[in-house]
Amino acid sequence: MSDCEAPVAVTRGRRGRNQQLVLDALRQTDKPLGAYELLRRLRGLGVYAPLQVYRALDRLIAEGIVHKIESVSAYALCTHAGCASEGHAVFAVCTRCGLATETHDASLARLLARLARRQRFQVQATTVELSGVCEACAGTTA
Amino acid sequence: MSDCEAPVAVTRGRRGRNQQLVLDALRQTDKPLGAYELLRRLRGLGVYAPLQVYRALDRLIAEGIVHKIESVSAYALCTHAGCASEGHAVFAVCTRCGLATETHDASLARLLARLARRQRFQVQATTVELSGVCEACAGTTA
DNA sequence: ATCGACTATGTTATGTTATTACATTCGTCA
DNA sequence: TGACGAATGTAATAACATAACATAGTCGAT
Repeated sequence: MSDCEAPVAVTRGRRGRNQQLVLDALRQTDKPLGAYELLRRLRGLGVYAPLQVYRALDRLIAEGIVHKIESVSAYALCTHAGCASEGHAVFAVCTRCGLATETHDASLARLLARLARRQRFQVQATTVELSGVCEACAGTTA
Repeated sequence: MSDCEAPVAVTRGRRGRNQQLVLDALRQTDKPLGAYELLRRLRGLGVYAPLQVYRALDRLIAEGIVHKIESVSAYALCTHAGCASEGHAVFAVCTRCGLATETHDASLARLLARLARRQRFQVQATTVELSGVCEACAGTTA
């Protein structure tokens, strides 16, 4: 990944300003953030309306750089290089601390593909999420 | 509550009235319904507020009778008997017609369990959804 | 340089989904 | 009957997402 430490990095490459801001905000945390949480964090940097965030997210998701985690309506950076092409991320989302861990598994991808083929369903996107308690949280007050 | 001449009884067993109404509404369709769509369909039957629907859904989901389909924020009857105990339903959701087909697969369940164990994640619920085009819709205007 | 096309943005308003908080009613059983 | 817990009613609001329309930057071809 490139550095981009400039606070605001104006329209760099093919990436818009808001897109870069949202990306930077997501880089600064290890938890998925909701669109309005992103909005709060970017106030004062020229981002004032939900649409600015949603548009940026749409593009980042289309690029495969960001995933939406449906079960919590939040957005996380993709921690896997070629996700755009391969898809099939699995998220383990902790209900206590909010951490979402992304993993990938080729046999899962095959299995889902087989299930879809069996019913002649043309898959465009897959959502696989596990909700539960992560190892760290299981230790505390378990 | 005056009449309720509806086919199904008032507060039957341990099931509340609203719960039964929501269940009946879901039975009358093959597509997942949003909470507010359910609300619209139940107006005039004594259901006027979102909370009435959400509470009913919460309980039905807890019973394993209804699933929430996260990727479309809608609710569908479980078409699989012992879902409450086994979990691991897979939904194929058609983006054209809205139909959601539920399937189950033991090896998928094992695979997800293995993935979770690998990172010592205690799974409470799983969400597996395929978004795409169903066989019927692929035929039309394909 | 400037025109045009395209992409990104800004702004306002609104639609959709879900929850909080608190009061009331119902069912059961000692 | 009265107490208790479960279910319900009601109002308000929070959280998530998009529609519609106007404006401004980017870039290539003339």
